[in-house]
Amino acid sequence: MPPARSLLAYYKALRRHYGHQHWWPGETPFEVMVGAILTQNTAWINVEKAIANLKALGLLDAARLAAIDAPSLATAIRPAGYFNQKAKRLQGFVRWFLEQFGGDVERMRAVPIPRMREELLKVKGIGPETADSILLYALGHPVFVVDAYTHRLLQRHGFVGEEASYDELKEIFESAFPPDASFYNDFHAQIVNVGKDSCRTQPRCDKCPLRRFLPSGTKP
DNA sequence: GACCAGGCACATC
DNA sequence: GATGTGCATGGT
Repeated sequence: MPPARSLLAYYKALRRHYGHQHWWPGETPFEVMVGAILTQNTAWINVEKAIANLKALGLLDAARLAAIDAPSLATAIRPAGYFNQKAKRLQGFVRWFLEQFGGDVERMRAVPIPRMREELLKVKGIGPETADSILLYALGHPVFVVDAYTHRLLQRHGFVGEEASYDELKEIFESAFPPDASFYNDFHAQIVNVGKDSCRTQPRCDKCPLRRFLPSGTKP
């Protein structure tokens, strides 16, 4: 388990290097939730195209999204990949959102966090990362989002093994820091940023803002 | 032309 | 419970 001060030092180094990330790129909480599903195992640039299509078609709206036929929706979100699967997942989620909360984000936000997380996980197509992304980035709850980059980072820095579970990784951050949604928000965004950066294939690349923390010979 | 990208569900053992 | 596989486009 990494000491909190190490993680904080990472965050500060990343923040200095990249600046504040101002995540999530989405104009409304609903758009953020849609993006969270579309981005599953997909580069964000492709999700942007899909969201632009939805906007152009007036489909960034729960009722319309729920009503459209699945093949048309799949065509609209095609650039995001897995379009048939994601069309079903999106509609399943949106229908649940309408049934449970009348399409009202505030009603969703009013549900206690652990309960909301459980309910989200019951929706087909929403796993831990997507649920936590919705809780943090759409609803503003202090929930740390773990992703493949987070795991890789902690693993390469020798803090966890490859077998570490999602919940273990999440707990590392949530127990190290007080619940602060804007801090969790930017920290996760910074981790994604450094994970995406080109130096990931080169051990201790000169450009990596975390190179001074790395055990020698490892990748960022 | 591999390989990867802000995962998840489901089948099988 | 763990492990493997399908889903699919677009950039490097």
